[in-house]
Amino acid sequence: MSTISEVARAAGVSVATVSRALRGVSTVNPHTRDRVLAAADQLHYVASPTAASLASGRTRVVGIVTPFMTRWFFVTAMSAIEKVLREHDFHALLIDLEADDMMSRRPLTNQMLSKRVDGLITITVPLRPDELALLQRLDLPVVAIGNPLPGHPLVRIDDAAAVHTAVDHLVELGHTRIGYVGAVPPDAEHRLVPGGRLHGFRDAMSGHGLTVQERWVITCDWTAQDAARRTAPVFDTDHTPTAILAASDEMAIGVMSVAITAGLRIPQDLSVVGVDDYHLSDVVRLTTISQDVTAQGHAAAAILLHTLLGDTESPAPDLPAGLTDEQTLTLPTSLVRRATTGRLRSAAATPPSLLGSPTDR
Amino acid sequence: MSTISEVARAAGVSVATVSRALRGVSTVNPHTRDRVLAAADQLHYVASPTAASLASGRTRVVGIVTPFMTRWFFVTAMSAIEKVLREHDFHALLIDLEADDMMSRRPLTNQMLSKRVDGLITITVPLRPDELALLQRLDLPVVAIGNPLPGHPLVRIDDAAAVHTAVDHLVELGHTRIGYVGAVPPDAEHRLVPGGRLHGFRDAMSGHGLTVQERWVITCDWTAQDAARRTAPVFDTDHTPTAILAASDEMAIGVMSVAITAGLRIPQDLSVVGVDDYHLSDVVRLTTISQDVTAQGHAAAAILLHTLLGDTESPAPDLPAGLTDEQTLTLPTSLVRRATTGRLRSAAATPPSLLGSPTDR
DNA sequence: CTGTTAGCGCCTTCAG
DNA sequence: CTGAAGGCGCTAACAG
Repeated sequence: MSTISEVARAAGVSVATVSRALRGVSTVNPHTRDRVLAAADQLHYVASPTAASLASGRTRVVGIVTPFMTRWFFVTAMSAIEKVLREHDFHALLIDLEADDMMSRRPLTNQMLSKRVDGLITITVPLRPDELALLQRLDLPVVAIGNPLPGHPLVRIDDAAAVHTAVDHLVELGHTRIGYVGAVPPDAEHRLVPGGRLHGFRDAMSGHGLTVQERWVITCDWTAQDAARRTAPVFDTDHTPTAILAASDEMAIGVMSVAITAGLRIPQDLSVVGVDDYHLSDVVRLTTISQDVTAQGHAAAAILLHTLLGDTESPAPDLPAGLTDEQTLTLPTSLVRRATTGRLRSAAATPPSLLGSPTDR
Repeated sequence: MSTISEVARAAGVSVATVSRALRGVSTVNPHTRDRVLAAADQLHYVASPTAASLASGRTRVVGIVTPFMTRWFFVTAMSAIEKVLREHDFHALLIDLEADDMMSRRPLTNQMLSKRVDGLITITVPLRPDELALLQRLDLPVVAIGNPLPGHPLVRIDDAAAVHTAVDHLVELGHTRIGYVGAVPPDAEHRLVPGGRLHGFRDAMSGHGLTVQERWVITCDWTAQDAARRTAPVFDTDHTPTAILAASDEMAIGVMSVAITAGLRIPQDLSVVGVDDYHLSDVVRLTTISQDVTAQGHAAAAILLHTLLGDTESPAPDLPAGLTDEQTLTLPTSLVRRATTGRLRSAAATPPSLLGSPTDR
């Protein structure tokens, strides 16, 4: 690989001019600039990012911190972030905190961050005080998605409002016996979407004058499998809910599965609502509260780049509109009505869901 | 952040000794080593990766190249790769080639790679000759997953064998009218799992003396939605298949969806098999040919690290067993029989699938 | 607008 | 086993 001085020699200018011309900073005579560009091109020259970082103190790398990356929300957000970063010549470094055991996660360390990234985006990962202190010590700009981090901008949806919308929808259909799937054990809460949705559920229920049956509030690890397994006992008794709200679509699919297995028809015997608008929800015709995860990723990246590029001459992306007090951006959610919710005891009014019996039609 | 010379001063040794002690290379007197470690620890010292890279010529970063990352296969492999990398103090840089339009992808460029990564793992992305030449020029070690790259090690499953197993299973159940979902348009083939599975299907069919109905060979973009949409017309005619093999589980779920909508019962009227053992396949009780994507990611990372660390004193991971002629590692697949396949015209023999009617039981 | 000159912080010979 | 010293390739003042 050629170096900057070879390009300088080939173009008949100094290395400083090459550096300036290639980065498009300062004012370089158009003529000489073209000459530099031509020389660089011909020599396949690309500035060494590591040398540039060492000299400038900036890496043009952003770390994406996740508690685990294989779930829909996380990878969708990651992908969206990467798209924005690369448009500004930034790169994405994976910082996956997943540990072997599901109840814990690895800590964020000096080693992972120091001189390695210019900034961080956390995807739904609450940080401990010592980790926050580390970020402060490193003077790293951080933008959080989903989970607030004290002192840093946050991009999120209104979880309580989303769940309220779902409950309103069910109540409007005549349901009063409503279950909830997606509570989390206290000791695992640090790695799951916060209890905001559950609190919203309780709040919405009492707002409608309804009581929450605690044995219809199901705790699980937020996978479809576990949701199915833990929800099964609910249908083994006489007194069963007529509707279930799942805190994610994947869990909702698990609920649908176990309900069908228990001999229930959806939505005639049981209505199911999820949250997310997961990529398979359309196919299984699941009623859900949709959120735009890609938009959340875009927004978080734009906010971070704005501060990262703010004081340079690089064009920083505009701050997304709606950034409350420049700290919190709340993106909207909306009800997507499909086939898994129906009026209580009047099934004929709604078409059968995918998971319902085709012969019912 | 402190520098190496501050640590050296604190420990009363030279910077060279600090460097050696911290990296555990060469032989350093245990006493002085401990002193260095203590000093470094106390100063929160972490060697600047960029300075280290500039001086050593190595980055300890591996690029993960994907055509898009949000699909199950890709993110599962990525996650597995990252786990192995971090155990050896390597980091993962995302190189996502996804373009705006679904029919093309971005090229792999000098800019993305030069001096930025020590090696590359490609996840099911065929490279063009000019891209391969670039890798050669950069002298970058590469390991491919899924799609072969001439001259580089490959980790894969035997797609033809997987599909053969599926066809054998269906034939054994008495099916002869078998459809296939998951062909790809020729102009998009460069970004999708290769036609190996389709070829395997045709081969298996003729091996059983069966003819392939071309109008039952469905082309789609490998999403559940598109599979559902494109497969729908198949059920609008009189002559329909009694079984469908989908080249992925997500597509299989799309097929199940549209079949139910068309009034078919699974498996009584239609058997469905997928390939992957996707994380939701268990929940929807889909019969499938399973593959271990995590194992593929682990193996690819181990092979790459072996060459990256081979000539240093760092302990390189052992090469996975089964690496044929040190170039190709083929991981096994196996039939997972669940509820979506049944004997032709004798539905009572099998329990209904999740998507079948519960009242049929 | 362009050239000169110091470093950026570390690794790596080479001596000792 | 340890120290000294020269880069690695680039950026960022500072002059001109």
